[in-house]
Amino acid sequence: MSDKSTRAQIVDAADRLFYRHGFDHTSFADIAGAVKISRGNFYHHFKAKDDILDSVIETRLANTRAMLDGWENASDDPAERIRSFINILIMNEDKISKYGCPVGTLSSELAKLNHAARTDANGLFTLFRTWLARQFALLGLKDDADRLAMHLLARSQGVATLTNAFPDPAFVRHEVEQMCDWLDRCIAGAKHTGGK
Amino acid sequence: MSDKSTRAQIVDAADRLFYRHGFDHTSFADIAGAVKISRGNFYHHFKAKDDILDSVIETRLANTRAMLDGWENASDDPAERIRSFINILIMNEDKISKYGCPVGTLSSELAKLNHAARTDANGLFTLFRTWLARQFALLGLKDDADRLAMHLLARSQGVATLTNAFPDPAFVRHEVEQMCDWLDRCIAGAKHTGGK
DNA sequence: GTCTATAGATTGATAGAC
DNA sequence: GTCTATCAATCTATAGAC
Repeated sequence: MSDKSTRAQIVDAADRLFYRHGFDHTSFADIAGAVKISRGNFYHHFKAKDDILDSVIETRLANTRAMLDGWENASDDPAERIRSFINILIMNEDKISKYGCPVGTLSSELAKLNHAARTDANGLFTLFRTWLARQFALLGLKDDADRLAMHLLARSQGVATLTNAFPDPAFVRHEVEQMCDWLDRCIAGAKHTGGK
Repeated sequence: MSDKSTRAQIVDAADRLFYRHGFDHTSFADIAGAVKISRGNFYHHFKAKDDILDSVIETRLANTRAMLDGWENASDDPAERIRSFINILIMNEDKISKYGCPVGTLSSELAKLNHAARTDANGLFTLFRTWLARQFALLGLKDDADRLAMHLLARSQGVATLTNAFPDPAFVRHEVEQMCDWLDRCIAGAKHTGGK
């Protein structure tokens, strides 16, 4: 077998540690300890710490694309697809209450660090943004699609941030319900003007 | 003059640097450089880095209380007070687009660091939360006051996070308008059930 | 109250044996 | 491909002169 396994293990451990403790705060020693290799062996697979971050972001982008494709294949109804997005808050509630949203917290940290990979990390947001906008367009809300996508992304981010500060399943459940109600009203509004 | 001036300068510089680059990423050397004192002189005023963080949080708590008192004194209308809160997003748009919300980003970072001051930092959220809830109660929405406060806090946090990732004045303006509309609908709903 | 000098630990990164 | 040994830089923190 090639070195793919070790490299994948490094990226996997880094992904988890960056999420849980932040990129800057995670040291090579931390990652090496998790994978159980020596620090020296590291540089056979990656030239620098930033290269690991790049790989982690690439992995997250690929995983996110796969998740969005999965939702797209799971239902023909754009509203149902959007509800899949909204429900991440409940599916991942445990992790979010402990570590926040992996997309939002990485984006915020890299912004503060003024890190070169900041734009790449924001690509994770863009992935959700364009996917959501496409679903809204399919619902007949083409003119407002991006605006609605940004609105829903913001709502989701805000709930994640506050759940991280004040873990409370009832709060999450209520906010998710409110987002679903909002979605229904959007669709109802689209049908009224759709016949024009 | 006592040492108050230097100490205040340290807290002031730390406050700014913690906000701009994060707590963990800001070193004593960074703060010392900003205040233009030597690193050694530091420990005459603070025993450890964590003590500076505590002072920064205390300062932010005091400043936030003063701001909330100011809004309370500026208007007798709770709705107008709440709009003062919503409008921070526009007032501080420049800083938010660069560094995010000072409350949310500190809360997220300390959560990842599993830092002892995490609870104190979340007190900043609590300050807004209870203040907003009181305003909603004054509007006749006593039963849902905390829920509405959390909802508005979440909306605000989400807009801040996304503005940090995608700076766009039009997005902020539109979301602020939506929040004000939402507030008006809350008040209209309260008046309907208020006569009961 | 402020400084210089320095300790002791940890960081990211390199060199070279196996 | 993995290891040990090590470097240079940086970090928090301390000691002691002025």
